[in-house]
Amino acid sequence: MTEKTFTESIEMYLKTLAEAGLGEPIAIGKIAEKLNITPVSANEMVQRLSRQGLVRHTPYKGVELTKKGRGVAVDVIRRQRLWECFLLEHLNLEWSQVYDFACSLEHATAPIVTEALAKFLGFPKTCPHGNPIPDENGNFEILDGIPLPAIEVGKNVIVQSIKHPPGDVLAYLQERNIMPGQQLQIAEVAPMEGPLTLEINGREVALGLNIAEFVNVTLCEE
Amino acid sequence: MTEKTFTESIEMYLKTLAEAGLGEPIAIGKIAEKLNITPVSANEMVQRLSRQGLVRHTPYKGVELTKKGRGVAVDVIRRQRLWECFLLEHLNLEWSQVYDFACSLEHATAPIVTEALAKFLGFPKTCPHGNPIPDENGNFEILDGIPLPAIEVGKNVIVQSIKHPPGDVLAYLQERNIMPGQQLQIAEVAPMEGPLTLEINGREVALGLNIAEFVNVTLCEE
DNA sequence: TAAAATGTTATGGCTGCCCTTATTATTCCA
DNA sequence: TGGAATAATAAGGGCAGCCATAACATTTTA
Ligand SMILES: [Mn+2]
Ligand SMILES: [Mn+2]
Ligand SMILES: [Mn+2]
Ligand SMILES: [Mn+2]
Repeated sequence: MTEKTFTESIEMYLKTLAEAGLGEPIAIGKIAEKLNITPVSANEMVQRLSRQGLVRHTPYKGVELTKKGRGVAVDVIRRQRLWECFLLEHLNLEWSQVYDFACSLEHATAPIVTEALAKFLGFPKTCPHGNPIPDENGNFEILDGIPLPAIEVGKNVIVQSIKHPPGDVLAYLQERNIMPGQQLQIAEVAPMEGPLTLEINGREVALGLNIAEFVNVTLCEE
Repeated sequence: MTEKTFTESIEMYLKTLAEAGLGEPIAIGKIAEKLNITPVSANEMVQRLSRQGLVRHTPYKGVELTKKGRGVAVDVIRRQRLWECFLLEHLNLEWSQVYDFACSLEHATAPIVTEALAKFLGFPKTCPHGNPIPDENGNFEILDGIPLPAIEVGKNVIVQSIKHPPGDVLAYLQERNIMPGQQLQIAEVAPMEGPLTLEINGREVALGLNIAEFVNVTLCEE
């Protein structure tokens, strides 16, 4: 139980893989894009990770986490989501900003600190974006939410979670109140992969399909 | 106001200089020792810092922070000491451990987070070891405590602060209750640079001179 | 099935930050 | 004042993690 520790770069690769892929292998190009590096560099790094037994790489097919790699990734995710809770609930920082701030802190947090933080927060089950927080053993429940574009027009739904989107999308969603717990209705779906029109608190809000993909919802009862 | 950001290594060099020297230049060897690197490497790095205008290096004399370098150092110290408060008071971690944990977090903390943390903590004036926390503008009061070895036998004193010592010294002091606020008396001073014998809560405690140098105290009234 | 897209490998380069060994310069102290 | 201690410089190296460019392999797609 030496509790080996990994570099920030390695942790980010593993977290990125875990966030992106729930089973199926991830293409090198996708990884490069998400981490904002060149595909050649991503390829190099994946080889290093492979040598360390953290990922499995099938050339031309993609990259998958090994059990060991997933363990590290889940641990990083736990740290990040706990910090997100702290930053939002106790430091009152912006919902749209806590992901990025926590993404720095996650690499500077020892196990003892992580567990003390979890206790302080009361062992929260989800982060402010509705994503599950793994427990100390790496276990977490998989959400039953459905991507917003899969919902029929007219249905009432409640936002369950927001997958981590690139760039300024979180700020965009926050401005429009598209956050976990928010109830809304799909008013209209434009043809030809067009935007959704939502009704939120009596206001109409247009949302592009690409962004809507990041929003998971559950159908309202009744 | 681009708020340039520095590497962890640079921040540690600057913080080390600020913690060690209150005016007089610091020898390269001292820096190397504190950062656990070779003097040759320290020399190299000091040259890089010099080129960046963060320190002034007079060959064979020593290294001093520039105004710019001191600004960065004070900012790092602020972040660290705020985190120390949080870790001790809210996460209930060990007094002897919070310095090291905070030393990781300090490099991963954006200005917005720092200020929100300061507010959350109620703008504490000192860290758990009694050292002052600079304010947002980098200002702080210099303590009036005296190193323990400078006190006469028989005097009652109160521990004001503990300078950051190397290695396991903090744990050693915690076990013996030598922490800020603790009242104690110098019972005896052994000759030949020998240890001090202290009376703490009715118990006698021996403390080596080297360690006692890290303990700053104030004389008791009355 | 051929062209386009994507992935892989090779080569060479870069920065940051650390190392060792050896030589030379300066300062301190007895 | 001369030797010991400390500091500086030079030369060569290593590792992590990125970059670009070019050649080649595979897969996708139209
Ligand atoms: Mn991160
Ligand atoms: Mn989140
Ligand atoms: Mn540090
Ligand atoms: Mn402290």
